[in-house]
Amino acid sequence: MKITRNTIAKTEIRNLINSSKVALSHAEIQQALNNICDRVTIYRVLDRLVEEGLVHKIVNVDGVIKYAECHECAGEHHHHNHIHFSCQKCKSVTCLEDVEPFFNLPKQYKVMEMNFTLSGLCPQCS
Amino acid sequence: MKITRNTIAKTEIRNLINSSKVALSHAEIQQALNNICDRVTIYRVLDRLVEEGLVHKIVNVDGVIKYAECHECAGEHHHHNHIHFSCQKCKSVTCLEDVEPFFNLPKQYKVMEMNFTLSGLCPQCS
DNA sequence: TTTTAAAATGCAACACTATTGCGTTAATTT
DNA sequence: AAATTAACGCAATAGTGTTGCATTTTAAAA
Repeated sequence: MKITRNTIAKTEIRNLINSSKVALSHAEIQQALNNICDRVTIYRVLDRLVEEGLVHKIVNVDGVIKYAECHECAGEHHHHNHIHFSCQKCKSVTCLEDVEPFFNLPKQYKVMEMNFTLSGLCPQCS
Repeated sequence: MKITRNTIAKTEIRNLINSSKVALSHAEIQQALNNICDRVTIYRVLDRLVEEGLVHKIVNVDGVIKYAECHECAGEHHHHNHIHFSCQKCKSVTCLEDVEPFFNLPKQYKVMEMNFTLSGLCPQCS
């Protein structure tokens, strides 16, 4: 893998994601960063963080990608089989790391990634 | 609910979706329709079909929305709790209507919709 | 410390998906 | 056939994400 460097933008973005309870979109990150860097840089930093396995992507129900910290997914078997919850009212997307779905897939399918999202009302909004 | 009309565009789009084995995106539908109507009309017809419960949306892993026929989901409990498979090679998105995941969600959450997508290699591509 | 290679950035432009407003057309109802 | 209004076409716009390229900055080597 390519050598990556620690830059201000990367540090700030990582801190932001790690300190957030909910997954963040590019737009939300950009707003929080207060113009410390260009919007393209944010996209590139996010790509890097995903590649390094520090952050994972979630495709929200509206098609917008959100980013959240990786917790117990370091190391070899880097998988994200937990469910995400997208609140229709407060628009928050939360990782439910303890909730892992079971299912029986025909074995001809080779699964590389999973994206499970439920939408509705979160505890705060219902 | 508002009264809806059957138009050429709607009929064609519905036929297209119903005869397709895989879920279709707006772009794919537009290409197949060969300019029988404006692209905005396609968006509006799709919205109507979803509202009428004839078609359901799937958010693909790249954020693009795909549309597929509703089969056993007519009537009151219109739910789509089956898994979708998105092939990284041939880019097809397939409804696996028989594959329904199980999970234990904390009961404070109120679920309205589900979006489960696996990505990897489909039987044809693996 | 200075030099150096290339990783990272900023800026501008672009691609793609999706939505909105508005005047016009066409599908149903009467 | 006339009236109502759903549906349409067209143009413009918004939002998300990507690419190319010249410049800056990081971190390692000299």
